[in-house]
Amino acid sequence: MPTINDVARAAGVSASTVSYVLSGRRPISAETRARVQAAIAELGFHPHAGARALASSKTNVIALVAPLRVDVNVPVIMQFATAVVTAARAHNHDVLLLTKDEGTAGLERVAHSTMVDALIVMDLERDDVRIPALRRLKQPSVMIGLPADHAGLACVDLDFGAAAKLALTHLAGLGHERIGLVGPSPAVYRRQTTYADRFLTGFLEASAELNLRTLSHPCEPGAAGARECLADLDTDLPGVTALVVHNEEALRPLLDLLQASGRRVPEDISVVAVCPRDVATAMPVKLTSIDIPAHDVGTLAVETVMRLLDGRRVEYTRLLAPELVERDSCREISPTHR
Amino acid sequence: MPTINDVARAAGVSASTVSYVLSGRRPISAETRARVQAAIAELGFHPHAGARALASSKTNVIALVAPLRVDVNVPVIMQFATAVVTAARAHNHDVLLLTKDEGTAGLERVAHSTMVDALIVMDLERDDVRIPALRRLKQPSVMIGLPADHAGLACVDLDFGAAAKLALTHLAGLGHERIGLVGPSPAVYRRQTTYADRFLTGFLEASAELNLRTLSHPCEPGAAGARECLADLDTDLPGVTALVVHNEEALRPLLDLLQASGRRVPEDISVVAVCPRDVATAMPVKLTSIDIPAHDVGTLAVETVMRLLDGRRVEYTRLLAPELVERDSCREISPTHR
DNA sequence: GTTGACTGTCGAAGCGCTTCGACGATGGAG
DNA sequence: CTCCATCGTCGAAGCGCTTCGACAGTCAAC
Repeated sequence: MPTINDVARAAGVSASTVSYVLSGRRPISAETRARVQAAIAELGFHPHAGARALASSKTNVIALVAPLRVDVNVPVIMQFATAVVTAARAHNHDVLLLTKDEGTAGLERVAHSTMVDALIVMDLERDDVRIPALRRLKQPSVMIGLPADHAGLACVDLDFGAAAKLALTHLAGLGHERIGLVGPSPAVYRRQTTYADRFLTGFLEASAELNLRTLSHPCEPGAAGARECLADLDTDLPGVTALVVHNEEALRPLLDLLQASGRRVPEDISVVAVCPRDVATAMPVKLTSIDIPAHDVGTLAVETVMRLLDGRRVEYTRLLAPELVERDSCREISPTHR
Repeated sequence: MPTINDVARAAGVSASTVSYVLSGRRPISAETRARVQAAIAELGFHPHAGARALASSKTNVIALVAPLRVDVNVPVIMQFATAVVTAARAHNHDVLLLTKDEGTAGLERVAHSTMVDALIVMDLERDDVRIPALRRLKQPSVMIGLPADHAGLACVDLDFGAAAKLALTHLAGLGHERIGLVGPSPAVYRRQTTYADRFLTGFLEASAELNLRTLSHPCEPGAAGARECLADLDTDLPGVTALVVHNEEALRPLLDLLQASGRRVPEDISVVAVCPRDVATAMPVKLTSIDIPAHDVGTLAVETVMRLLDGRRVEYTRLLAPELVERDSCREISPTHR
């Protein structure tokens, strides 16, 4: 591996000149620059990342702390990860992948040993143990999610509260008054994952504002969970005419159950899903849905990191406005149901 | 951030002694070691990764080159990634996540700039452009997949050829003679992704050996693709009594179509799936399946990397034996069908 | 008693880069 | 013509760690 000194020798300049050609931090004559660049190309020189990190205190690596469990929402996690990696590369940064399982120790390890310049943290709980740890780090961090105590920490996410309101407003506009929420699994609520809480809160608020009869119910994974959830909703909210489904995994079994019991979507029951676009369109009935804009959120998280690293100002809380796309799963309620 | 010199001063020893306590490369008296460790703990010292990499030419980071497209097989990719990250951490290594899109340039960037000690490469095509690049690197690499020219490169994967044979042998043992293969999407074949080729080859070989009437057909994504695939199979292989499905995404629509057309699984048609265990058991009929052991493969890939880094011998090609688990989707063919 | 082999520790060199201060050369302002 | 600012380049220091060689001390073997 050639070093900067090899390049300097080949170009007939000093090592510092090569460094300045690379960084552009000092003016270099066009001629010298060309000679240096030729030498770099010819020797196939790549600066040693460790040496660079040591001398400049910059690694050009950001950590992505993601829950790598293989259960719900895998495609969504993947969309976030993809967006983060792509955006990071666009800023000449690489991504170190950490699991959530390592908890606080993982963050501290990579931060204290100066492996990364910044961190992006996913899957936050309301009172996440990682938050105090993040505050202590010298590296900036951006969270995807909105935990309770986020003062001074940058947060980026879909505005799930607004999403819930949007869903209910849409359904109310079509005349629905009895609306059930099929929520994430109880495990998600138990962990107080922030998006679940925020969605539920928005749902309840909008329900009151719009004067609706609503009921929310978590939904265990699998067909059995969907069956139980639907049965409970039917019992406790008889005559329910619309469902808001904030549970990607339950979507398919739910539709199957409705069909099996002879309830047509949207003729007999309307459905609004909160899920990635492609999931909504892959269903037998194309679902009216509110997209989870993983790509936008991931990209925004990286942009925020870069601003932080550059010392520019950032908005500490950025909640993206939800968008509802109408497809084939909602219908104005027929007079007979009123 | 405290440095090794701060620790040395606090413990009343030299920096090199601290280093030897950390690495264990030279004997240190128990007493000194205790003093040093106390100082490390007290100061919260973490060695600077860049400095360490510079001095030792080791980064304790491995690159994972994965296709981060959000299409087929996301959960499987995720399972690989999870296994790799977990296994790497168990060996005190971290994982840098690269996308396949960066192609050869990405590999060279991280390798030449000494960001990683080794690479794990996924989603290989038969004549993958990245292979010559990998050969040129000074870092060792392990491939998940089995490209055409893999001499001297470590490969790890499920033995898809054997998997196809296993599926056919199982079905033949139940008396099936007309068997269709629902393959991956044409795009996967077009890219000559190695698992698809190997499965198909094994399928054709076993088909000849067992004297079966078989037909293979790629399957476009979505319900429409499944419909077309099934229709073609029915036309070109009339009286087909069993399906081997090597396409996770097609599984569900396929079962729906069979049900819709009144063909019961397994009474009228048997199905063997090649997919992760949880996908097979999540179907309405629990599917007899051959598992894709992503966890084992990912772990083995990391183990192989570690052996390579230690200069130990490795088997350059490790194909894991497939295992077929019988569930509820296969049945001995009834005499009327013969 | 020597000798030799360890044991335990230290000092210094060096890994490859960035960055600061210095300095000759150039050129416009006065 | 001077003077000063700017341009373009260089040399040296230093980032924090590992590792090699050296060396004092200990102990068993002869």
